[in-house]
Amino acid sequence: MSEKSLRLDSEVRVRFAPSPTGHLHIGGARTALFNWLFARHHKGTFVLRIEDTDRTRSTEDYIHSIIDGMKWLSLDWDEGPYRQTDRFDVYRKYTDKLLEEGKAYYCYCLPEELERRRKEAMAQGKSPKYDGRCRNVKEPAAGRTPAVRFKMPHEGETVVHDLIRGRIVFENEQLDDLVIMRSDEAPTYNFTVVVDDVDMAITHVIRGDDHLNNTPKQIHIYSALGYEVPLFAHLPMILGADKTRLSKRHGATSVMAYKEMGYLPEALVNYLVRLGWSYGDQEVFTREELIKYFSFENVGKSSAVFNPEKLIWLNSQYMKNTPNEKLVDLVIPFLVKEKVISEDQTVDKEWLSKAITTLKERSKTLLELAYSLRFYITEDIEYDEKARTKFLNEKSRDLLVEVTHSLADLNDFSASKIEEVFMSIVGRHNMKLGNLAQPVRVAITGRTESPGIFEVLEIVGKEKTLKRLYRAIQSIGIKT
RNA sequence: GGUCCCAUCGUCUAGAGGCCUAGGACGUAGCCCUCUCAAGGCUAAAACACGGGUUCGAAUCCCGUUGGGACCGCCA
Repeated sequence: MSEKSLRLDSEVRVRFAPSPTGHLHIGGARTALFNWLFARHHKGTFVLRIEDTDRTRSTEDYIHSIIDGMKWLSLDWDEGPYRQTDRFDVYRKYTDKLLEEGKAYYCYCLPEELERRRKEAMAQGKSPKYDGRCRNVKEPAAGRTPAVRFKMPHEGETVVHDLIRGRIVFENEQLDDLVIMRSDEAPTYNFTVVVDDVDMAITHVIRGDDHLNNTPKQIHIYSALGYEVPLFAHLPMILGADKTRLSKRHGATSVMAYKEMGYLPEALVNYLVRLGWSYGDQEVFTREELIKYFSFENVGKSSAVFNPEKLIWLNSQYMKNTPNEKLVDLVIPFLVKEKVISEDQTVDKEWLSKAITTLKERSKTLLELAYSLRFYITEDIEYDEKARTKFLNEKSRDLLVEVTHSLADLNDFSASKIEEVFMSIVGRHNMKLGNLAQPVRVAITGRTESPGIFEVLEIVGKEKTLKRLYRAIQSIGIKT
């Protein structure tokens, strides 16, 4: 379907409508993102609506958690958050209207009975849909509080026009009379979603394709209420590595878990948008590009497997391109968490920024960065055992002594001067730089991998460098 | 079981009937660079699920098969 046939004449209004029965997860975040992108692209309105009609499973904590997740990803909304539990009188009003017009009816069946019948039908290989037995019941069943069911047409067909999938036809015969209001007077999803989308003047319903089968039912509710249907766009699902619906079994699914693991929100957004959407061969996008380029024409139909490897690559790309000043502020909480610094410890941000320069392209996440930063900051470095035996030994002892003396004489402790010192030693002994650099590296960092040794020494500073070199020489012991 | 959706490298994808000897990215392997580790550069292996049509010509259109997924709640 071309963009022209979208309702561009009127203002675009979309919504993200999570149910607070869990944290904001990867799939929900992608749905929110596509809604947000569509709204921003068309300069429309993005509404946040909390679908908390399931009072037994919804919690206040999850509402906050979802909002935190949205904020972390910078998916700002223009209206809301609305809460369906604040709107029960609205649903009641619409339910009464349908009841009066004979478009809905009381159902006295008990949940247990329905459950039993469903199982029986399934066992016999029949469709487990409601049999409509209360449709023509006139007298209330004594001692039972009824639910309200919607009268679904049983003949003809319903056509869903989907922006992504095109025309989809459903036989009405397949539809059953769904409950729109529970016996405790709480309305149900398929009803509230229609009432709210109408009430909030939503023009485009953008949601996961797990809702595709609900759509014909909702279309009948729209028409029973006398409203025009919005446009639908059903997004392909995000699957786990085993190609089933993404869930806890597949590891981290909550958006905030990625924050904890040291991912940048821009990277997650970039990763998520490419799950189902593409723009030629481009992989990395700025927000502005995303808003500019986003269109349903480039949204695919098939489901996508969540691939953590690619996410981590994208994150490393964003790490490299994030300005140091920003990285400094972002990494500090991780330094605290990793106990590299204490909570009340102040750090020299300018110095930290220099250290980060050497590490940012070697760290795939903020957590990794914090971990790598340890040797710059800590007072007592720990030797990796294999590194120690290989490089801090009799063979390197004299070299370490020599370099220590030379460095002690150095007044300008800069990377370039340090390099001169190293080179002159290497030249004197006619050997490769590695023979000197590796023992020093282990002495200073405790490990065999680190940024370039000259810049490391400059950042560690003369005092600490000499201290660590003395300690390394001592650890080798006296020549026997 | 019924209904609906989907099908290009292991994964994300490009592909709008001839530009396809199927392109890019992640990952994997090798090489280069190099004080180590990265980063970066280069190279390689790796896919149109299958079968029928339509057409001069099909990854692309149609049908079927197979495979996968989702939904069928007084959940959303």
